[in-house]
Amino acid sequence: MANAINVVIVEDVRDIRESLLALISGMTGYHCAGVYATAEAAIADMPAIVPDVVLMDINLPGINGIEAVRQLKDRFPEINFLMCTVFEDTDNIFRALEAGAGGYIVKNNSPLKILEAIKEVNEGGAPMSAAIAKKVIHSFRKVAKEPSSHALLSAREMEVLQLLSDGLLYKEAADKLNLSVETIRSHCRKVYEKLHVNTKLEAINIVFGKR
Amino acid sequence: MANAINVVIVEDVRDIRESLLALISGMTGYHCAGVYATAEAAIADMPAIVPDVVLMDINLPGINGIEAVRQLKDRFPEINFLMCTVFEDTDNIFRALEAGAGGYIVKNNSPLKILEAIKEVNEGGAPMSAAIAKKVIHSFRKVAKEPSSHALLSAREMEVLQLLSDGLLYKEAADKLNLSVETIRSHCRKVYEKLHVNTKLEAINIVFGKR
DNA sequence: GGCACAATAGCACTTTAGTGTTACTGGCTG
DNA sequence: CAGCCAGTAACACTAAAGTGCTATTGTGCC
Repeated sequence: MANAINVVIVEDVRDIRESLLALISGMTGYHCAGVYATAEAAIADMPAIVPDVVLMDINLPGINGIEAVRQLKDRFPEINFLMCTVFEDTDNIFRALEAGAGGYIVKNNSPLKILEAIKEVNEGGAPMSAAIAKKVIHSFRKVAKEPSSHALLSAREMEVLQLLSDGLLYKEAADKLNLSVETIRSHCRKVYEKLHVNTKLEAINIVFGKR
Repeated sequence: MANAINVVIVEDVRDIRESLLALISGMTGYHCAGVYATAEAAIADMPAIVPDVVLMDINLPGINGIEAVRQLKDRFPEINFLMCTVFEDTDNIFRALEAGAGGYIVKNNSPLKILEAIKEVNEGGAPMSAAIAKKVIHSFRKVAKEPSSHALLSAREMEVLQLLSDGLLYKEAADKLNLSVETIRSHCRKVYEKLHVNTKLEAINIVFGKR
């Protein structure tokens, strides 16, 4: 089977692991290149295998699936990772995507769906169950929140805040804008009043967004 | 047809508009509640219709589809918008999602796919064509920053810095971690030494990256 | 067992940031 | 034209952040 998709399975629960193995190795066009119960074992073997796709559980003992993807994606950017989990909690989804997972599916999907997802992620696609796609899409909405904060501040106030957010002191910002330190204070004061905060960092987090 | 999905079409190209209309009104379970060639006309009529789903073209004369969604989603949050376009350019995708679009499909999808997408977005899902899902997922991939700053700091130091970057005062961070304010000071001192800086903001910009 | 180091904590002191209040100027607008 | 507002600036004061120095505890390593 020369151009079958080489798949590695990382899953700690024995039953699930074995049924995934059976599913993949029993199917034409798919080949199981390795099966591991822990991230550590999979990471150790990865350089010798370099599969096309890794089916990665999130909840693993020791190094969890997300951390494993983070490490492996750095070293093997050409491998596509498909997260496979029972949880649909938002934090995990985004952490997995940040770490470099290409797709995110829920375990109780039908075998056919899982095979399709493997194929899709192998082709550089991004398989997601509908519920997860919804959360991902939704996350873009909240980013565009608070249209007011920008509009509230004047151009000069934004300029001052930008300099301070770069880490400049009042004194340094004043020098850069050829203003007195007192003027920087004044601007800050007004910004704080408008945004209902009382430190630089709070204002910066609101206006420029948190990391 | 009491519980058919009420769909509004906004599309400037006559041929596409009419074939979409034919597709939707000819299908059981779907009802076309309005057809418009411009965003302005659709916006004007929207309060009288309030459909379930709006099929919105992006390239429209005058107000474009993204701007239309932005305006309408604010006023009618319960309407689900499905962007329908020939372009897959990344900027447009993200702008549309930020504006509040629930799904994003490519026009040359099969009629069946389009109907499915309408149904999915109506149920709060997030239909995306594979190519678009891929771009969305990839946008989450963070560039691995040089581990220098990351590795330099201990887990505890990172934890403290994270809290301070959220805008907490030393006092508040101390309370949250059940530490003394002096300990927070100590941690900061060490962080500053390691990173060769002398304010919170500089450290935060180095460790978490600038906006 | 000795050593290095992270985490904790205290005290005294300086520097920066933030608050309350006031004041002058120049544009824009009803 | 009178009034509002943004931008500028000052002074006095309080609060918070940052610096220097020291000390105790626990963990891991040679």
